[in-house]
Amino acid sequence: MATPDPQTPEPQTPDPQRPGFLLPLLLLAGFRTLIDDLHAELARQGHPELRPLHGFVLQAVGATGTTATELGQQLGVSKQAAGKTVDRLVALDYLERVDDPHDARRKLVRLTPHGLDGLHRSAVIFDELRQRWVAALGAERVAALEDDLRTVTPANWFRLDVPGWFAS
Amino acid sequence: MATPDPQTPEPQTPDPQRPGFLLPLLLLAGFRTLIDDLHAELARQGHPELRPLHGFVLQAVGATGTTATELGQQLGVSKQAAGKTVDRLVALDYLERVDDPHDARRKLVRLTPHGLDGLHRSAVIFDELRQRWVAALGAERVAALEDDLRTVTPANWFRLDVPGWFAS
DNA sequence: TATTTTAGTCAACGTGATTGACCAAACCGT
DNA sequence: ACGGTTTGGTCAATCACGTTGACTAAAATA
Repeated sequence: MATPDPQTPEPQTPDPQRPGFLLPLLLLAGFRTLIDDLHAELARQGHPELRPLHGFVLQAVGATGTTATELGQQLGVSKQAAGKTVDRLVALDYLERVDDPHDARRKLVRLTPHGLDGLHRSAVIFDELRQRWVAALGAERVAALEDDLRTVTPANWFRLDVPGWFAS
Repeated sequence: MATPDPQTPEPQTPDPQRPGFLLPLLLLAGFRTLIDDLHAELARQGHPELRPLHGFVLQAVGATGTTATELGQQLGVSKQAAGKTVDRLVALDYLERVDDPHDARRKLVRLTPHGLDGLHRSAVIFDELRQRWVAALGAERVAALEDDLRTVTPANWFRLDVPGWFAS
């Protein structure tokens, strides 16, 4: 229990329950529940090592493959950071590197069969989770929520630098 | 530009635009825009070093102060992690440590005047940002969005381990 | 009083990000 | 065709944030 300090009067702090504080917390909570539920289910389906970050990377690699530099640009991080993340996903057998036959500098990053499996399962699970929201809130409310978020956020961003962005 | 690999056919990947994929992205985007706008404005108002993480810590410390251990429990991280974060905020003059007169083991963590200023400005800015959403969407839609998120997320969570949670 | 619990710190380590430096391959202008 | 510039990948150093384990000192308890 907090022991109030007798020497100084308590300063006036803003009410933690004010609406301005709650809105971002609710958005983060929504994101986290979805991602947590996804990865709990993915772990059950044979992908326990997949982290939230990894899912976004797999999706960014996609069907055509990319390079570390392109990946970094797409995800908003440096090419070195993207390269390191690719290294880890290669070690986990989600990605593979192959030489680009057209450009000896480039190393194409591609999904392995295991990575493709994880991506497909993620898609199915995400759809199921959204259906759960629809069941709880109604299709209209979910659609409204999505529309509204699209309205107030800059179009189409997809940045992966969450850890660094959030912390420092 | 992506150079397609001629040796293997492109694997079938799920459509990145499917609704299940978009929902979490929209929630994250909403959270990020709010926090980004907040910190852009905070930087303008004399708090350029404040990071998203820091704001949550300041709020958790609040009027009464805490200890590193309590902070860790409240934010869902270890006491050591909480202590390190406090160290950084002490170095930035947002927090101070004082000895607890009732318990020589405890070191109370309190807001400095500078920290209190940052917290107050955050509250005002957050309320303004929410008002901007109300102006764009209507008060009813924003309230519906908040209600819906409350419905589908576990009550009242407030965990600070975002970097580690997201990455690994 | 002796033992256990609790608060805080130190150390070692893992992960993700950064910047700067560097090499080799590709591109391009003369 | 050659030589300078751009580009892709990697290495190294540094920082932020998290973890667990070990340790000290003070408080609580039996």
